[in-house]
Amino acid sequence: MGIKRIAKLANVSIGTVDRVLNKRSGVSKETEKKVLKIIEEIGYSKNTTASRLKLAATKKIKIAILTPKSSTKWSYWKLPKKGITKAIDELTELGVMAYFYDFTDSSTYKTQVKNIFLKNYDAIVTVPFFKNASNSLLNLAESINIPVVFLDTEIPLHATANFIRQNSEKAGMVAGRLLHGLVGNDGHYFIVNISNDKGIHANGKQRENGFRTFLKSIDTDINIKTITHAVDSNFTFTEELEKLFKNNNTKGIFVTNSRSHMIPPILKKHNIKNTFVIGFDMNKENIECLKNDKINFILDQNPKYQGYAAIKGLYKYITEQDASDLNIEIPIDIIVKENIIEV
Amino acid sequence: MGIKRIAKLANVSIGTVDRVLNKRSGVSKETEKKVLKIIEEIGYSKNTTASRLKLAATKKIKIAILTPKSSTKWSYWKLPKKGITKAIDELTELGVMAYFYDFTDSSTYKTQVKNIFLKNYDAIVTVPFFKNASNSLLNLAESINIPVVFLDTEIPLHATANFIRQNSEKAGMVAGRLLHGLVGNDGHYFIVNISNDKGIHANGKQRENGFRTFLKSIDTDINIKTITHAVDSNFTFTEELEKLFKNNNTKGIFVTNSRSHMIPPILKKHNIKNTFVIGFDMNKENIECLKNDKINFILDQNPKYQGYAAIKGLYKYITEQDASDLNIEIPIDIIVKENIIEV
DNA sequence: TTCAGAATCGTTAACGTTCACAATAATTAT
DNA sequence: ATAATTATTGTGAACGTTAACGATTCTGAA
Repeated sequence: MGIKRIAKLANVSIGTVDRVLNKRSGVSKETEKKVLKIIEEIGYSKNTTASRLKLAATKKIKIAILTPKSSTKWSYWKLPKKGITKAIDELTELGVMAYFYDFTDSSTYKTQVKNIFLKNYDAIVTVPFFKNASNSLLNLAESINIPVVFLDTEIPLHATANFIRQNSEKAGMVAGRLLHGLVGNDGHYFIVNISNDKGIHANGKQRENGFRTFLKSIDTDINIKTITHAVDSNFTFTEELEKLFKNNNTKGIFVTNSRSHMIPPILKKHNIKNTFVIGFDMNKENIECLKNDKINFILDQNPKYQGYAAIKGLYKYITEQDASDLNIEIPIDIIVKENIIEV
Repeated sequence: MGIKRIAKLANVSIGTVDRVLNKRSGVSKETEKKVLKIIEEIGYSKNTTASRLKLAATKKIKIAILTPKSSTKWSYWKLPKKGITKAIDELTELGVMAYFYDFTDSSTYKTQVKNIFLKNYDAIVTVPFFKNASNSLLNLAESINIPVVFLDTEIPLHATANFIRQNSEKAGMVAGRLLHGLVGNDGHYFIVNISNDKGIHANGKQRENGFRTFLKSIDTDINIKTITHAVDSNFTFTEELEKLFKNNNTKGIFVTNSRSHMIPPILKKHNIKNTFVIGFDMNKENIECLKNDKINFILDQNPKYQGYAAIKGLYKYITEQDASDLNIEIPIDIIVKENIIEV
């Protein structure tokens, strides 16, 4: 009996204890001290269940979600949303609600931020794609004291912020190790950045850095070439590439984003053998390639769980002032043909 | 307003609705039909929060945990317990409690089962190490209608049961793929079963099967030798092993349990080169070996999460009759030096 | 027909927290 | 000193579910 017990021991009513606990006004410094002393002595842990039961109807926890519009070309973003929806499903009876906002570019992002700050949300979940916009969102949120969680990518911002994301540099290193295990020191390595209209994502660069760092730590002479390619255009072999690919060397191809499934058809078309491929994210196409032995490894960043964890972490923070689950480094899942998780 | 709304629409009191919902006696068939019809029409989902708030003090959910006694030699079993404790911490305010029982062998297992069935638990979490004892536990539990969750290993039992475990055969196949990537077709493969006093664990055999299946699917002529070795005795090289190890071939060593860290010192002592090692479980020693590049891969089965999931799944089942989280296939986590998760 | 007992149903307090409101005490103004 | 404020504290209802208890209706035997 938390609040009741405290009240009895401090010789005050539960109303007073509640005022102290929730920092509501109308309690003398003297009695406040008295209550706080008792709490310090025997401790108090709020019964979140009872609290939310009482508040579920009147004080909803409203969370704004601002993520990229998931198109057929960007179906990836359905996954964090799925996780968010799952968490919300578990928490609706406790009065937690999510409101989804989409963006397609920096401009729509900014207008959506404005929309969000017009309503009064208790928390925001978003993605740090645009540095300036992210910074101003963070500032705004801090000024009215609401928590923000950034998903997917970590970028340096003006103030410390909460990120639920993978360590992309480490992920690149893992890719380096796995590919090197298959290709060895004498093969040729290709880093492929398949960029979409939004340019190369920060994750991609960090992954490339990690990849290079790892291979350099093995042997500084290892041959690595970076290829940047727009997602829409057809892949054309320059003379240089032709030369690099059309030989008997073992070749390792590291695709820094989720488009690794675009590689096998190109290799087949140009009759290139002796290749190993590693990429990111468990989309349908990549899973298919894994199953057909066209891709050797996929690294996954568990986007669904990222969304789920964001909501659960925010709930914990809002209801218990416990921020420990707002900053999470997502493990780097290594997927091969045999440990694909069927959903 | 769940129960209230149903009551109003059915023209009965909330007490009657509650009696119908909780299948308590004292309601005529007629009114029961009436209430059930309304529920079918507009649906009813119980507010678990309110329910548990009411019941937390009077109707505790008591879960018995029967797992191997974790010694220094078997520290592994601390991990599921940690997950269980974490889940219980999250659920204590809802009236969920765990009671831990240990066993060291088949005999103490059986006596503990008796102890457990003397008290009245609402659920049991255990490990299917002993087929007969597991079967009789399952029968007993079914006869008094309480759920059982088996952790860590799946074995065939008389009745269908709930397992939270990895697919060990698949795990062996993953090991095969990873090791083959480093060793190739021409090397020599060793499967090492380091058995403790309890004999070889069922997981080990399934892992070995998977490993062999995978390599056979690549090339039926691949050279594989199984070595079984007691954990306590010193490793002695037979003439045959000496011959197999002391050459320039590439060698791949697959340790089917958590003792893979015992291998590198042996290799060093006998000056054996050109080896790759893969094993199971993220214990201190294995982590150290990963960091020092003495072990190439570790497969992890997330024992902590297994314990956590068991409790959460049982809670969901007991409070909402939803058994969907009682049967879980744990993903096969592939760990290399760069994606070690620091706890 | 009457009435004990069973069958059926409604009422209400409780779980712990929150907060509007009422009640009291302390302070200032007249 | 008394009225009028203000400051401080206590009270009680509500969140939705549960279950003990009491009230009512029904059944069948005397």
